[in-house]
Amino acid sequence: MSFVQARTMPGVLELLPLDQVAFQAMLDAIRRNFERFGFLPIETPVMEYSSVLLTKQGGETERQVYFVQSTGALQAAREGDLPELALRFDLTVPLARYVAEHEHALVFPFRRYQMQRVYRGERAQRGRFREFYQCDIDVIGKDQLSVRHDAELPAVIYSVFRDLDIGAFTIQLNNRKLMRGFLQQLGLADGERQGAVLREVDKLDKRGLDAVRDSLTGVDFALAPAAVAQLLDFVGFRSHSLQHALARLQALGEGNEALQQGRAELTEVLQLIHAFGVPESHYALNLSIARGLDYYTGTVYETTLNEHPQIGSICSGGRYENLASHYTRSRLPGVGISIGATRLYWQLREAGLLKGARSTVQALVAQMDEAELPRYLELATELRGAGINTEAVVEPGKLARQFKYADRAGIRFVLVLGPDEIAKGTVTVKDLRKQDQFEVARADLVATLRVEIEQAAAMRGSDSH
RNA sequence: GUGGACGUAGCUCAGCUGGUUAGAGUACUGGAUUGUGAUUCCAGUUGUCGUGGGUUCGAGUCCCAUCGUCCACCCCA
Repeated sequence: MSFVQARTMPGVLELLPLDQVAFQAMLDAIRRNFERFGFLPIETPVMEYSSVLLTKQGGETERQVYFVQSTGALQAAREGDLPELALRFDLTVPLARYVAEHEHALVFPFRRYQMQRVYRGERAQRGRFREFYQCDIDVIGKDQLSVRHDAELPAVIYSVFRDLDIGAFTIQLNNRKLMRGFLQQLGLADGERQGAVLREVDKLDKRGLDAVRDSLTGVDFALAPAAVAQLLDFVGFRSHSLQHALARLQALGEGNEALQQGRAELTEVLQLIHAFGVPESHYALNLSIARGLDYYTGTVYETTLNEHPQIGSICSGGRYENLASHYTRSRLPGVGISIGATRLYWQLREAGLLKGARSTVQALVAQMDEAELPRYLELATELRGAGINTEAVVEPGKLARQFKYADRAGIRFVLVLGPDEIAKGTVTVKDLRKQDQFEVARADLVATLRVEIEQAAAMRGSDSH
C-alpha cells in the first residue's frame, strides 16, 4: 500500500489551531474597527465570470488569474476558449461588479468592508501567497465623492493597527495628481511614461537612491541626468510633522493645474487626518509613494512598521476616479484601502512580533474520579453559563496525563475536584502559566476564575509595551 | 513570464580528497510507586540520502537528466 503524500500546494498558509486562534484574533480586531467606523459587510463569491474579471486584457492580472472549469464544461470547451469562470484575484474588481449590479438598491456614499480570500498564480516566494486574505474598506460615491473621505480611511487604519498592537507604524501618503503635475513640469507629458516613472520612483525606499537613479537614466527611461536629479530631489521628501508636510506643499510655488489640484487635495487630507484624531507621529507625507496600479488617480497610501522596514507595506490603497466604468455608465468615484491579512500575519510571526499562542479554551475540568463525572459536567456547564470557555475531561485517565494535555493544548486553568475538595466544598484551580495553584470555595469559583482570566488578559495586553 | 542557488529523520543540520551496518540536536512515544503539566533523568521509534540513469570493485559523496524547493526580477497584500 503506497500513500499519496499529504501536502498542500506552495503559497497557501495552513495553521495549527493555536496559530489559527492568533490569526482569527487579528481578523476580529480588523473587523471590529471597520464596523466602528460605520462600514457595512458584504461578501462576494470566490468565482466570477471570466468576462467580468478580465476587463483589462493582457495585463499582469491575466497572467496570474486561476481559471475554474467543471469537468463537464472542460469536455465541452472548444480549443482556445477561455474557461467561463475564474477565481477573484482581489476584492476591488468584484466590488465594482457588485456596485454596478446592485446600484439601485445601495445607499451612497456606499461604505463597505469585505474580508475574504483571493487567489493569484504567483511564483512561490517567501511571504507571497497564492491564496490569501484581503481586508478591504472602500467608500464609493455616486457622481462625486468628497476628498474628505480620503482622510477618513487613514483614521480607520490608525485605529486598526493601534488595536493590533504591533508597534510603531506610519501611514504614508502622497497624491498622484501632484506627481503627474510635477512630471509634466519636467517635460514628461505622456501618461503611460509617467506611470512607469512613478513605479520606478516608488522603489526608492526599498532599493535605494542609486539604483533608482541608474534605472531612470538608463536605457529603459533615458531621462536627462539633470531632470532625474531634480525628480529625485523632489521625491526624496519625507515629512516629520504635519507642519513640515504643509510647509513643503506650500513651498511648491505656482505650477500647472494638476500640481495645484494635487496640492490642494493633499493639504486638505493631511489637515483632516489630524482632525479625525490620528496623531501626527503616525502619518507622513512621502513623495515617492506611487503604487503600481494605474487606476489610482489621487491620494495614495502605504503603511509601514517603523521598527521593521524590511516587512514593507502592510496596508495600502488609494483614490480612484471611476470604479465600475466597465460595467455601468454611472460615474462611481471611490477611495479604498486593503490589508493583506495573510501576509501581515506571516510577516509578524517571522519578525517575532506575535505574542505566544493561547487557546480559546479557558478552563479544563479534570477528571479526578470517574464516578464523579456528573459533578464535573455540572461544573463545566456552570462555567459555560458564566461565559467561560470550558472543556471537561470525559475519558478517565491519569491526572498527569490530563495536565499534560492541558499544557500542550494551551489551556491555562485546570480545575481539580477530587475527594479532598468535595469534602471541603472547594475546587483547586491550577494556573499552568503561573505554575501556581490555589483552592477556592465552590460557590466562589466562577467569580474568582473570571477575575483570574481578566487579569491574565490585562497582563497580556501590557507586556508588549 | 525571465534569471540564479539548493535537495540527507517531522524540523535544524553533520557526514573529510568516493571506503564497513548513515549520525547529532530537536520533536515524538514510554518510564522514574500515592492527586499535578512544562523543567530533570532513563529508554525507544524515525530515513528508497528528492527521483531515474551513468562512471566505479564500491556513490549520500563524482557526471547527466528530471522533479521539487528557495532566492532575485516582473508584479503585488
